[in-house]
This record gives sequence, C-alpha cells and structure tokens, in this order.
Amino acid sequence: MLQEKASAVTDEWMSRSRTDGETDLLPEQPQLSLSTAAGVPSSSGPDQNIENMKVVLHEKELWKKFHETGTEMIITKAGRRMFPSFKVKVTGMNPKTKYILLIDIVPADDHRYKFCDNKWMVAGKAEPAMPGRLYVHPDSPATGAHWMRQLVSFQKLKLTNNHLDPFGHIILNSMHKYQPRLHIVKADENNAFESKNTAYCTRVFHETTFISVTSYQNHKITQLKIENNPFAKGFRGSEEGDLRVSRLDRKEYPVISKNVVRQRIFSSHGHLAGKLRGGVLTGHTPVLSSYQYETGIPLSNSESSDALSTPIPQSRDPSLMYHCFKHRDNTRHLEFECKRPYLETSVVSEEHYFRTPSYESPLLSHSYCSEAIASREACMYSGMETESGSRPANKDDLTNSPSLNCNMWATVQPYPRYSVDGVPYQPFTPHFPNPVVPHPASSMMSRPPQTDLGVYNSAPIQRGVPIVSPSSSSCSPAVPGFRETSSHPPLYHKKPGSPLRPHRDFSACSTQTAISINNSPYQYPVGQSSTGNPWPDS
DNA sequence: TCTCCTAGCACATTTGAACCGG
DNA sequence: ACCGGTTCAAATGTGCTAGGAG
Repeated sequence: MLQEKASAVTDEWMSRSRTDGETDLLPEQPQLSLSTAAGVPSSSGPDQNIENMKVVLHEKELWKKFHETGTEMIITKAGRRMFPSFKVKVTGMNPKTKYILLIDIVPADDHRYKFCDNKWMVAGKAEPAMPGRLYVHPDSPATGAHWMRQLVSFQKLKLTNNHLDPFGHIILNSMHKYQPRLHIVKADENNAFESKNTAYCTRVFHETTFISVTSYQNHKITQLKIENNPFAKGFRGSEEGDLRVSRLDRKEYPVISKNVVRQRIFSSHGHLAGKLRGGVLTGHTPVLSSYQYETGIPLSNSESSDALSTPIPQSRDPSLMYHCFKHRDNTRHLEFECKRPYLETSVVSEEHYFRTPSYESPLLSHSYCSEAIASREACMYSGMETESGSRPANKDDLTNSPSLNCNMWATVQPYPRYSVDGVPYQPFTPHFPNPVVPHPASSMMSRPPQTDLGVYNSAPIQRGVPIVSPSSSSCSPAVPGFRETSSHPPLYHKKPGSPLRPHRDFSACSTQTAISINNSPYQYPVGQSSTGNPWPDS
C-alpha cells in the first residue's frame, strides 16, 4: 500500500518534472504554504517560494565537454574529489528563509560497464549499490540570501569505493554509472528538515552523469582533467612548450605532453590500432537504449549515442593517431581547448555528509565522523548495510513503526524507469550481511532509530526525491519523509572488519553535525529515491 | 592473459600560521 | 593592541605507474 502511495508520489513528481532543466525548479503545490508549513518566517517582500527558484549549473560548458566525452570520476579508498566540481547558482529563494542544500549520487542504471575498444560498454549487471550517503553543503542551513549571494560549491565532496569508508565520503561502485542530484530543502524552525511539510526541490543535471573508475579509461577524459584541473597542472606540457604549440595549431599538430612522451617510451604502439578501431565512445548499450526508448526519454549517453558515438571518432580526429593511446597502453593525447583552470573559490568551508540508505538494500544507519569533521570538515551520517533479505516486506509496517519516527530523507530507487516499464527493479543483494551491533555514535548524534535502512527505502519519502527527468527538477511542498526526530534508541549495525576509528570519530561528528546543521537533535537519515529518469538526456 | 585495483610517487595548488610594518 | 599584507612550509589534490589480486 505504501508502495503504491510512493509510486503515486513519484508519478506525480514525474508528471510535474521539467526537462528544460537548467533553470527552474518545479513549483511546489500552490495550495500549500511552505513557509508557514515549515514554520519559516516569510519574507517581507514577495513570497519567494521554491517554485520561484532557479538553479543553474556552473561551468555547464565544461560539464558538457566532459559529458560529451563520457565523464569519468576517479574513486579511491581515501576519497577523491569530483572534477568538474558540482557548483550551482541559485536564485529565486526567499532571502530570509533558511534552506538546506545537499547532494546525493544515485545509480543511473543497473549496469556495470567496461571500457572496451575506446568506448563504454555494458559489462553486466550492476553490483549491489553502496550505502547511500548525502553530502550536505557545509553552510546549511543558511538563508536564501546567503545561497544566492554567490556560487554554491560542492567541490569538497569526495567519492570513494571503500565500502567501509569512515569519512563520510559518498560510496560508489567502480565502473558504474551515476547521477548526482541536488536537493534544496527548506529548513524548519529547528534549522532542519524534519517537518512533514518541509518543502524541497530536486534538481538533476544530466551533464553531471559520470562513470566511476579507479583509473581513467578514456584518455580524452584524462586530458580534459589535466587541462582544466589546476591540481593536475603538473601533468600539462610546459607553457613554452606543449601548450604554446597547441595554441598555435590545435588541429593539425596534436600536442604531446612530456608525460605522453615519457609514456611512449614504454608504450607499445601495437595496441593503438586496435584501440582506435572503435574510435568512438558509446555510452549505452542496446539494453539501455531500448530502455530509454521505452520510457520515451533518451538516455544521456544516448545522447551519448550521438555524443559518444561522435565525440572522438577516429576518422574525425586523425591526430589521435599521433597521440591517442589507450590509457592502459600508456597512451595520452592532449586537448587543445581551454587551458583555464575551472576551479573557483566558493562558499564552501566545510562539508556535511549524510548517509543514505542503500538503494536496494536495507541499511542500518549509524554515524561516522572523520578527523576532517572534527576540524570543521566533512560531516556525515552513515550506516551499515544489512542483508537485503532483512528488507522489510511491508513498507507500511515499517513506515508506521515507531522506529521510523525520525527525520527521513528519501531513499533512493536507482532505476525508476523499471517501475515505469512495469518491471520492478530487483534490489541488489546486500554487501554486508551482518548482524546489528549497537553503535554509540548514533545515539550521540541524536539520530533517529534506524532499524533498517530498508525502512527508508520503503518510506514514501523515498520516492520524494526522484530524478524526475533528464536535466529536470522536482519540487514538493511537503516532504513526507522528513519527520520529527525520534527519541527511540537507535539500532546499530556493524560491518565485519569495520575500522575502529570511525567509531571514535562518530562522536565528534555527531556533535559537529548537530551544531552545524541542525543546532538540534534532528537527524538526517537518508534514503533517497530516484524515481525519475536518472540518466537524463539533453 | 586480462581486467581492475592499490599504493607510492612527483608535481601543483591550497591553506594557515608566522612575521612584519603601519 | 589591532589590522592588513607578505612569506613560507605543511597539507591537500592531481594523474602516473608499477605491481598485485582475481
């Protein structure tokens, strides 16, 4: 029943979604007054509610450039920042109303990919989703005036492939496709978003879709990163040398950086022909394509089909013959476009990570906190995964359970289109089929009891933050999943082999989080749902 | 043999404390 | 004592690459 309800919510959102994504957020339902509902004082001026908000992706062109090539994001055990970083310009907020901005990253589909013949291909079914986590902007909650004053940057957000990550970084699976989502939530009187009527908006920029990797597969992406990321400057050609030459003649004479030269010394050119034969980046397989067509929404990478099939066709770029080599084959080549660093200063001063339940598997949440958190760095809530088998069968029951009496963020349903197609998505099997173990951190964080993250997944709110459509956004006047914090003692899960440090850090984190985010005992458990199209198209 | 992942490396940027002068 | 500017070392963020695991 709840499921149906959730579906209904999702459908509603999807129906209200837009595809012209770059600008407006979906208006909330007019009949509801968010300001009053959320207990937020209304501004003296015109009531600027969420329906008036506009969110523009910063460095959209750069994102597009990456997207057209097939964006890859490195994930490491220690955590790696995203580049380009996720930055947005928000307008239309009520200057006096407090908002919470956060990001989550949901699977774009249920496939695992491999880079073969210079293109991405489906390599099988996706692995079990990592425990979902939210990254709350460190300034949250802040007034609309604050958010609108300057760019809102999430550049300190880090991605990791460490399932046991204690630092609150967003956990992803390598060789999987993901879609970042921005959520704007009106903070309630407690500077949290627990209120049932809390309004929120979700914004998806299809350009930000990426495939997570442990090492770059596409040399073009490598070069784009090197050329645009200041931190990678050391891998660029010298100013007097490579770059200057590249500016003089970009097309005819590809620039080869010193690194390329160094690599060539050791590389075997024998691989080149084979690698270039593909010559094209194709982001999607027939499976995805068919899926996309079924929903009537082209997948981003299907634009990939255009983009990815056209971006680096060998025939179109003969220069590749000179400098293009598959990464593994010690090959490199340089892009000749903008050398300007894209990193910019931003309002970011610290971050907050919140855990979101695994998309498919129930998770038990507890909090982690890193040393960074202690130093006003990233804070997050995280949880442990449990067996998918522990996933509640009856969502209504779970929802009604006292244990759920807490703030909830929507749980993620990674592959919404499956439901659209009438083919329910099959949850992944849990990664950490382990028993529950009490964790002090959770209680310290005043975290609501989370018996099982599956609860969040099944909660209505889980559909509350869907990817409604490509480059689209959705808004809701009320977030059913955001509930008052419960005083119920939390349940804890422990993964086998979980590092001890996280536990130590948790306490610090909890404190930090409570202060910086809520100034209240509220929690931000997180589940999210991506009921919309996670792989939007332009 | 291949794919994927990890750790250490060199290089560059960022950060913040220390210092100085007005 | 305070403020603003400069300097510098440590911290941090990059991609590269050899080697290991499966």
